[in-house]
Amino acid sequence: MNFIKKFNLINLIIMTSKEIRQAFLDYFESKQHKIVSSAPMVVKGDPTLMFTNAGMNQFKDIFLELRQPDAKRVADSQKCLRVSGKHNDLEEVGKDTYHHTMFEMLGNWSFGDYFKAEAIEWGWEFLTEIMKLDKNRLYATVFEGDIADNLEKDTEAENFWKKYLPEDRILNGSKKDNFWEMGETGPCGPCSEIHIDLRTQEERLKISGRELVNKDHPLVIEIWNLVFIQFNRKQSGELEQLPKKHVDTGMGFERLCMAVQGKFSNYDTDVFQPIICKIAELSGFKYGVSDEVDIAMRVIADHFRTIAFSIADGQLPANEKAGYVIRRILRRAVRYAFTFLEQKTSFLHKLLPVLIEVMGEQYPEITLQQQLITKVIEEEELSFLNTLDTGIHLLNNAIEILIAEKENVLDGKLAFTLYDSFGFPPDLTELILSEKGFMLDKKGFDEHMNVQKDRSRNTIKQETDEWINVYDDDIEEFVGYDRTEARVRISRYRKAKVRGKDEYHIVFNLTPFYAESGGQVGDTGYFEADGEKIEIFDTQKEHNQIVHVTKKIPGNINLEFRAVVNSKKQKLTAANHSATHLLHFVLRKVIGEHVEQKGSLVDSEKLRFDFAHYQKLTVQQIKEVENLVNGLIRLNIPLSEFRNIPINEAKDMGAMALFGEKYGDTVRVIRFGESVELCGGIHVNATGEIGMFKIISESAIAAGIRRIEAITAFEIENYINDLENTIDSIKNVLKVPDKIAQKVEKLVEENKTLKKQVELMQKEKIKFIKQDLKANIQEVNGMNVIIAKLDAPNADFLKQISFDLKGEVSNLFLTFAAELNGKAFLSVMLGNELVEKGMNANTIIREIAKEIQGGGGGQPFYATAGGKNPKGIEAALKKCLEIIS
RNA sequence: GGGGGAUUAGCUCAGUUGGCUAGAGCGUUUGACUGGCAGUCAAAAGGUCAUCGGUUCGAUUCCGAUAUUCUCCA
Repeated sequence: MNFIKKFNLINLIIMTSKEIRQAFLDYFESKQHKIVSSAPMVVKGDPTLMFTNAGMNQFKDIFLELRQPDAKRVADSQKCLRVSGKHNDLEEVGKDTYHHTMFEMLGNWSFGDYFKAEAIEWGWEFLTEIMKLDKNRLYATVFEGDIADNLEKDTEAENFWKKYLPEDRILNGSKKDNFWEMGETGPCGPCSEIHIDLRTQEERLKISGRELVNKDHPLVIEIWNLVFIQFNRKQSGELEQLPKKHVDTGMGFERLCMAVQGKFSNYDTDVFQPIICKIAELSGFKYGVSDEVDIAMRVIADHFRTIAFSIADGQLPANEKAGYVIRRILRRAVRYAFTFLEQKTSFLHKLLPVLIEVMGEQYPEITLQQQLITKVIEEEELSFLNTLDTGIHLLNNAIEILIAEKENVLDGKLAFTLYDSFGFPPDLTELILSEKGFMLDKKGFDEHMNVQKDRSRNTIKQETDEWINVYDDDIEEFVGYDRTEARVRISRYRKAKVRGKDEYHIVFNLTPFYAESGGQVGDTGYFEADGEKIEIFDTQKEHNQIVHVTKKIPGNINLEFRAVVNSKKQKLTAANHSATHLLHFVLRKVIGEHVEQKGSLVDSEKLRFDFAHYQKLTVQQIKEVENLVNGLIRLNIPLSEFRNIPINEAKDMGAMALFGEKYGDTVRVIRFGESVELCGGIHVNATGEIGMFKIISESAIAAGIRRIEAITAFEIENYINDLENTIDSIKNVLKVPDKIAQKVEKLVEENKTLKKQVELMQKEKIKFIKQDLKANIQEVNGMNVIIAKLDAPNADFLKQISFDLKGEVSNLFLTFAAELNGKAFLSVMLGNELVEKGMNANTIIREIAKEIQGGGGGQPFYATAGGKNPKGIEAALKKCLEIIS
């Protein structure tokens, strides 16, 4: 009760968004909930999901009973992104006042603990007592039942609501609105939504809020969804009761702020207003004057949050997958700024300081990475503005053609090409067209779009069958830190079809196989029993399970198997992984503490390390990094491994925690001397095992991000052997024992002068030949005729002479013949005077080429032909003379 | 994962029934004009037309593969 009083006082003045968020967390903490931090918005390790799109994502494996919860009651504020898949709000953003790409979801959870009664009671209490929302404006919906699923109405929830709400404010909801399912299969159950009517008194008198619930009214909105997970839907479609029932709730933070602060739009709350004010200030436009400008500002404010947080979570704009989604959002924002706020140059990045003011406290990652976020956004803006330029250029060309052809509709295919190949937004195409009085064939555009979509959909088909349980075992243990082989049993398996090929996914009760994560690739190896040996060619993680990928399943799946990791390969991978830690550590020493890991890939052949840094590393810096890492290797520092230590303890040890990474309560720490990192990977026992470290390349992969690729151990031996071989073969060719560079330099120099000499000599030769030819000009019918067979090194040589003579001899008729590589070659050159009279080298060459069994052609004044009969050359030349005589 | 496009001088780009011995602008160098800055004019240098293979008398152009890169769909 004290708790409620405390907030009553605060609520006398309007609560800020920061206070509202904190009040939620404090309230549920007072109800024995454990407050956890937001998972990163960008999802790693779940192939079905690119972004966190609901508060429950990070607890998915608990609902699937693949992980034991470490607290039965949990609450948090989760960063969410809805831009793809089932929930795609991207196109809605800005047009209305309450859709967002990124938003915060406040949620409380019960894992087999409390159920409907408490969830409803606390939901009600929080909204009415703490947030002080008007009880008369609240509505609840309950699931009305469904005949197809043989489900009855959720009278349980209805009865609890009756304690707080009059019956006419409790509404029935359909399966679509009030039955929540995680996917086609899996945990599901009825839900109960709380809606609020935020309209003016006057409006409310005209029409009852009851009529507007779930009718997409901007001010009669759902603010909290209480999901009661009590069933599991099997692949057959059948529902079965879950032994443990869960509560999963989600409340849109921005909507709550709107309700509490008495605004009519999410964008009018203090979550967005500072950003919108800044946009207005920078662009010179005013918010609230025209619809177009308002929409643009809302789009920009919304999208900017998304982009900034994604980058902070480590997801940079890119041209595929999640990075591509981010790029598209950024471009959408730029496009609105470009068209409606007349921003022809980059400006989004200037909004970051304001965003940090609003959200930096709750989410420190954006503050800490300010410089990087700014730089990346600016670079992206500039590159898109460039794409727009190109697109406008191409579109203008197309419009000129339309004008020339007196058309007024632009072909949909062309607009689609503009979009598909050049990234030019179709709505911008339409806008530019309409400004100039043209129309777009929208239907044609959509048709092409659909063709592309179908094509993509058809190729994606990756089907997985349902898991088949073989052997019951709750916990799948990873024993690979200590062993590379183990006696295992199959707990479950399934068949999958990937690119038309069958493969099997197998889960063991325990396993020495490391699943791909943290940049380290999955182990390979085999498992065997009863004389049957099956190769494991990859190991992946799915919902915390370690999935072994094979081409077949054993004949008898109930045996105990010997599972063996390819340890040679694993050792090499481990060397690269440990070297990555040393590299990270040394980079921070050499170029500064701002070096932040942005990505990493470790396999048996190489290591790749991406990190935040703004300039190219100098040659000296690279050498220094290599020297220091190699120094640490030679010190042969033993590995200190700490499993299951609390995260705070790890931080005290100086572990470099990665921002945007989500960690459980306990972590594993890997330490080599001063290098301390949180890491789940496989490492060497002492740094000496790495052998040696060599940087192979250093490059930029995005604004502010650089990539180092390096090799260790055996790979360096290969590398050195290759180098040696190359040098040896060069020495052999040059016939020198050393000072190769000097010798090569000399050769290049010589080559250059020789080339010049040859050129000169050829010119001399040409001059000589020309003189000779000119002396033997025959006059035939007023033409200066030269017909000759020459020795020539190549066709260009004859071409050169032909063009020269054309400039020197008037009324020229010139035919050359030569034998090149055993084939016959002919050319005919005519002076301009003859061409003007109607002669054509083309027709002449075709006629005479018959003699050499060949064909040819060219322009009216110069034509060439080739044939396989050199013996016909004399006849061809003779024929040539006949033609003109 | 699947589709489309691009790669031509240091930079930005032109270059269609395959043939004009590859062009423009900017930049670079040189020269002239001017007292200097700057500029104007003139000239020159600079290209394995991404790489490899194929078709052809002939390929920057057509075809195939590779590399790099952009872009769209999923």
